[in-house]
Amino acid sequence: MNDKEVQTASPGRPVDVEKLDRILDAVLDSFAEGDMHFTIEGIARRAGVSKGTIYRHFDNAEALLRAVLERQHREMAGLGPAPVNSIEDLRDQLIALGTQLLAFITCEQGVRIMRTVITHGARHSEHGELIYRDGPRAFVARAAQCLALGAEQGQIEVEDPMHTAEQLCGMWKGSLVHGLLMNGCPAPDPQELQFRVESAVNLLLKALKAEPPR
Amino acid sequence: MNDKEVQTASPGRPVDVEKLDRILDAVLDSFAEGDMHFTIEGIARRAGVSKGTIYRHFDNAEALLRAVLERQHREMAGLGPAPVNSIEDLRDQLIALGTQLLAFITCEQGVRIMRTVITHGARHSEHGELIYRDGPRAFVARAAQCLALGAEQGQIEVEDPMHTAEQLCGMWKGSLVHGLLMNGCPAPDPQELQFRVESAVNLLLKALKAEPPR
DNA sequence: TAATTACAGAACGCCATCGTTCCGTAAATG
DNA sequence: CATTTACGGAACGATGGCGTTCTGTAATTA
Repeated sequence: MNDKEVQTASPGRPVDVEKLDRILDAVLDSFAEGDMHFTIEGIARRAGVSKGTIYRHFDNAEALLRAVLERQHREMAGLGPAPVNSIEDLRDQLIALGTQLLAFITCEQGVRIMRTVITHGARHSEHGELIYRDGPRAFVARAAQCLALGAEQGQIEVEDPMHTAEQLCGMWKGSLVHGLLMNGCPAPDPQELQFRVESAVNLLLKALKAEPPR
Repeated sequence: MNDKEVQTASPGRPVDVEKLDRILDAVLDSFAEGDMHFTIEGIARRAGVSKGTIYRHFDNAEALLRAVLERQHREMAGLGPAPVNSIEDLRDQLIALGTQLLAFITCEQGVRIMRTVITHGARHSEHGELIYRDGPRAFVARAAQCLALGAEQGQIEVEDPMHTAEQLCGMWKGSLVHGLLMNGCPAPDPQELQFRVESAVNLLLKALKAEPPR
């Protein structure tokens, strides 16, 4: 819509969008760091913003949190779909997908978001559903699309693409997500990520390869 | 050690262990429900216990939280190992393992614990590491043990048991953990769980079956 | 320029929780 | 019984967030 400077020409001083972003980031950080006390004042301090500024944009802490998740939801939904309509090479396609998934999951921001949703989603299931559907679920759906196409072309045998795709995504993730969320394991290096992605794809394709006429 | 009534014969009124448990449970519940404000008084109310009772046992909120995680750690570590030294049937063994894993993950208490660790582990990585190691990690290790035994007996071909075991556990879990933690999907019924477990084992064994001499 | 809007910063009363301390009672020991 | 310890409940002052309001200043438009 509006990109920073370009407002719809209202008379007064324009809203500092960067400040708004800083506020939402501060909320995200607060949750990601396991701050047990989520307060407006704390967010204001963290964001380097006046408390009044927050209250001018958000009615209360609840609304603020909602805004955070909605922004994040928009961003995630943005990079989510990318529909797959043709397959050059099934293996490459899946590997690309898995790489994208792990990149998101293991990046600093991804971990922060997940922590926030998990911590907050406990109380407000609407947001949990929303983000779960457009996050993890969307990736599974895309993988399923790939698998279904591959099955159509006779490259593999798949009964339930969604279910198989979930297994694939599960293999990709392994215990990594838990480890990162719990702060129990260090972030893996790109090399390990690549190995994770490829070995899972290989394993799956080996298991699903069209039955030889024994 | 001591089981309720059986104290080491100290003069005064004995500590009500059940109360202590209620306190720790209250902390767990508080986190599981996404309570952003973790306070001693709130815990006292929730547990139906005097505030002074909490302070008599725990120096501060920090120590209380530590006690919660340590108790949980003991419980989990207790049911964790169950070493596998012989294999009757690899498939059955794995299915039993997966069933146990999903039972824990999908049960009410399991979700509560994970949420607590994730929320809290952000700040205090020592606990995150501890629980991650004896939780998810321990299960992977057990599965790896199974796979390694199966490989020794020539039932399957496994290069890296730990890695393969992690893939298996990943398939078992799929997106379920995320869905439950985020409150994004309902708890699955036992039938679906069983299907999850078995289909993943089947897929893995199919991919790992000893290479036919083509 | 004047008008308009956003922001920082300070202040306000209100209220919840903090950590602590008291006392009276309950429950165990000898 | 007396002694000892655990517990509940009430109170304390202190702290700090809450939601709101005010003033002064900065930034933009007409």
